[in-house]
Amino acid sequence: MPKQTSTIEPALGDQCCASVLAAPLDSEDAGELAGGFHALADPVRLRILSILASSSDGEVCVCDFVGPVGKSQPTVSHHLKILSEAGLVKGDRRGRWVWYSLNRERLSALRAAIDS
Amino acid sequence: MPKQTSTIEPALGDQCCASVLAAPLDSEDAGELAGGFHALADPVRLRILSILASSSDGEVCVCDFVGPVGKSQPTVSHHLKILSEAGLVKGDRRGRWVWYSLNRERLSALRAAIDS
DNA sequence: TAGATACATTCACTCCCGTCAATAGGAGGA
DNA sequence: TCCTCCTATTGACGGGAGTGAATGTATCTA
Repeated sequence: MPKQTSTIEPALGDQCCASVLAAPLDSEDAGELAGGFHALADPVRLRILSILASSSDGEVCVCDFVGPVGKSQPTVSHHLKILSEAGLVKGDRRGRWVWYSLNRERLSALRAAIDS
Repeated sequence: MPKQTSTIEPALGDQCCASVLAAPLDSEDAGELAGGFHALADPVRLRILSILASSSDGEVCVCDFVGPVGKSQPTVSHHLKILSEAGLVKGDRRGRWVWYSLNRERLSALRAAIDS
């Protein structure tokens, strides 16, 4: 331990969401946040999110991801499941098709976690 | 393809950073962003970042991570290397010790990528 | 110079992730 | 009911990530 020790400040008290920049994270919050960022840590999933965000009506059906993303249908479905389990998107079945939409609140929570 | 097709809007023109929510990402930008989020997708690395952000002088030496993080010194060093390669932290050797500090600009860029 | 200290690297291990072919499930149409 | 279409799941493969013991490297001290 060097003489020039750097002190760690105490937690900032209650707040809506865990933040990386506010106070040292406990293991539980760190794991929860890491799960969210893990869902963002893949180019295919980021492209899925960007396609969703750019769609005029906020909804895109699975078949419309396959072409632009350039992956097989099972692979796209796999990534949609990961995004769904992370709370970033949600699917809505209408007849034969499943329409996915973005959960912007969840995305905002992740953004807030790395906000100063 | 369902009859209710959802149109994809064109890119928003030049801007400082790639954004998930602005226009469909190309593969290159998606890969770059995914790399950044991958660095955030681990609880140990998030705790390292939070300890850095909470330090009074903005610098923490490696030996001061090992205890709070609860991992071995090689493991902490491994994660610091990943964070460093992702541009999120940078190390500064002073004598025997290496002081790490946060790159808040890089963090802001990742935050902006999921900003509306 | 020799020893001690702080950090990085190597190596081996285990486990998880992304991918696609094959298959299953679910809904509409004939 | 049978067929077709859209989506999800399963299984298998290869590659990469997290971990720590052992070792290497750099720096300070005596």
